[in-house]
Amino acid sequence: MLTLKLPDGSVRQVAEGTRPRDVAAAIGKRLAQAAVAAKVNDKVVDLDSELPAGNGETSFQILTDKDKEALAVLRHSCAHIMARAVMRLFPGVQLAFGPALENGFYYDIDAPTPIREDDFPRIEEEMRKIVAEAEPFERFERSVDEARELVRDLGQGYKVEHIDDDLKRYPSLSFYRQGEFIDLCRGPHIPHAGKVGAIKLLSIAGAYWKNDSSRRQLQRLYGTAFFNQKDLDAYLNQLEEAKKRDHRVLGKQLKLFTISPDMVGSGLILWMPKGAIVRGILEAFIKDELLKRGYQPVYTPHIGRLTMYETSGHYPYYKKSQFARTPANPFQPDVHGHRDFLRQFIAVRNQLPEHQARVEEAALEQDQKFTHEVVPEIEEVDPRFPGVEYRKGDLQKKHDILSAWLDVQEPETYLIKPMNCPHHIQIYKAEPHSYRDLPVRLAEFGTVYRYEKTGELSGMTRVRGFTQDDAHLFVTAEQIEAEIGSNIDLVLFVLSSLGLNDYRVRVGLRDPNSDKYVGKPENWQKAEQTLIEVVKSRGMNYSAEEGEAAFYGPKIDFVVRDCIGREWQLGTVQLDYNLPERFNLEYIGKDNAAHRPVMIHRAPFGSMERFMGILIEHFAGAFPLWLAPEQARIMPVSERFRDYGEKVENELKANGFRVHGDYRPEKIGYKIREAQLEKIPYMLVVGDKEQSAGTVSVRDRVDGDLGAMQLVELIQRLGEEVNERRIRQVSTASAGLSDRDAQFGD
RNA sequence: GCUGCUGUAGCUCAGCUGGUAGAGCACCUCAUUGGUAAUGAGGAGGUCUCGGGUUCAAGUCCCGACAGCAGCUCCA
Repeated sequence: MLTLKLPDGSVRQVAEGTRPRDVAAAIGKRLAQAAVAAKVNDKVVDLDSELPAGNGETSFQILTDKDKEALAVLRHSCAHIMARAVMRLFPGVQLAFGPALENGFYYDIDAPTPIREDDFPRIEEEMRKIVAEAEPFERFERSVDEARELVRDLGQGYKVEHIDDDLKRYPSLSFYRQGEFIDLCRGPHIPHAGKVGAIKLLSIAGAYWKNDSSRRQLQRLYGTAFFNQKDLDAYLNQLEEAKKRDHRVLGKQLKLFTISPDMVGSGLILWMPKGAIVRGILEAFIKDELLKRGYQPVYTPHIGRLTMYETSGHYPYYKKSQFARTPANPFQPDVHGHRDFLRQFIAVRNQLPEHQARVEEAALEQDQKFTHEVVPEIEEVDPRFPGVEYRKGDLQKKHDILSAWLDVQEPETYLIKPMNCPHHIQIYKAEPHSYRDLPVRLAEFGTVYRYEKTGELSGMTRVRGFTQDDAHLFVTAEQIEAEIGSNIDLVLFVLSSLGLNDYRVRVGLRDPNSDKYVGKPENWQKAEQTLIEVVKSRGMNYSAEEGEAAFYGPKIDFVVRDCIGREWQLGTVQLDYNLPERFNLEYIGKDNAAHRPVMIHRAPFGSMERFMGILIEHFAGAFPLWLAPEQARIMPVSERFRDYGEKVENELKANGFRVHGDYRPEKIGYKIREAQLEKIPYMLVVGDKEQSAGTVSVRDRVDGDLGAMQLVELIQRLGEEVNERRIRQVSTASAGLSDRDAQFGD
């Protein structure tokens, strides 16, 4: 016998091997009808699964359409239904993965003729047919060998590969059959298709097989499903609402920023006057905090020598995503590509004699181009280049000549800076340091440029030029924990000052299988351990994720979601043992010997651009008073009160408020509507009554008409609201849509 | 970078199967001088993203580039 503990606390004895379906039926007919799946010991299972043998109490719950977990099961089943419909309509389709998501589901498929959005209606129609037939989902198991044979017979090559790559180790594999459709799948599923109330296909996109960009690209069909039409409509409506707070839409509407792809370039933000005010206030806000916390502001240039970035490791690790190098002499021919090739040539020739012939052939071909195109160019701009000798030399000699010349040229090449740290390191290095000086905290709003791929760009949240509220701390080993800790506090302070409470903390660790990181494994281990200890000791919720580290060290990131559910890293605190080593940083310790400091890289906002983008969405463009570009607008009821309006305007300006007067000959309703749409916190109406009483009528953006107020009273009210950085508009950071983490995998 | 979709006035969009561009808002002018989310009338504004091609004729069809959107990959 098995003892089940139900959600209401009651206990029920059943025989081993009983199915949740039977338990539901025993409890009540209506529950049995409503049942979608069951939760046994916190694991969601099919209604038809056999309850496991167990000693002691087994927690047991029937899931119905009221439960969130049931919705995930439903959606996973809908992925199957969609795949079945697609296979009926598009013969020869191969299936890959089809999991449920937080807000829907997808299935990756490989179709001989690509599926297009125009095909959605007929796929949906076919799906509805399947739903109407309400056939059951039937589970069965096979050994690995039998399973492989089965998927092969079904013509599902990706499934075969998946079994061979990842599933071989299991004793048996489960399948689900629904009518003619059989799919390798872990489950669980709804009892039959009739449970589906509403479905909609949403979009189609490319996705790589097993998330590997070197593998075949498949088509990913996104859809969503609900138990009823009403929920689907509500969800679609929610999507529409979320789009309205998109910072790209609001940024345009409220004239906060613009982008000029054709003239300035895509991914480069132009801050318009209103956006610039908000940014300026944010910068002043954080700068003030930094000074209180012992930071020293510095300024550094936008470019630096290539040599520096080679030392730091930024180049060549990330050269693909950097803006082009700039030769100090603009006429210098671009021979670096050839340099790389020749160096490679030498390296390969020394190591792999069997490749010699092929490599030499390629080098000779390259030589033709060099002799006839590049060399004349070089000669023209650089009389020091021994062109004659080059021409008559053999390949080895030519290479020597070119290398020697390149070595002279190289230091004259500059890079537009992708990071601020190497510059700050040079400031640290400009003077000797005693242990007494540490921590040295150098801060700068440093603008960096990174050539992100076109498909990555997005409004203000992913750009090619951005300003980090950056700082680098040079600390002793003993100071690490305290400094990391106080930086976490700073990030938390910044986020809470702005009411950004909907974030998660990610500890980014190195991926041990990747070679993109610099530095010794011991240092990495030490750094990773320290970070985890600090977040643990603060009792913070965090997730440690491999492969999320910076190339020089692990980091703690504060991640938020935008209005359509995408995650973005804002604040970050990074620990780095590597750059100090690469740049030979030192301080003199108590023992009068040189020691190596440790670096902390940190940015509470992350970047001004991304932070602003998220902030726009967070407030839906309605900034709190302390940040609002225009805090109040004076609107006379008619032109006759312009003089009084200007008096009010000047008085408020004299008190440091950002106000404007709307003196156009328009009706008051018109002016109010406009100000409301511009999300101006306060509207100050002045007319006959106000003029004679020396008051203003205050209309609040949130609460509406507040009635008349003495000017001094208003000034005090606004002053308090600004000083307390009060946030008076309830708003959630994001609608929390479309988390694309898989919950169930096939 | 990849897959799919899109690109018409400052903004949001219409323009059916090819026949020399249209609305609303914004803008400008005039009238109106008003009391808490749109006063009325008039005017100006477009090389239909760019470059090729098909055609008697291209905003419309085809090809390419660029850009935007969604997703994937990437993200120092």
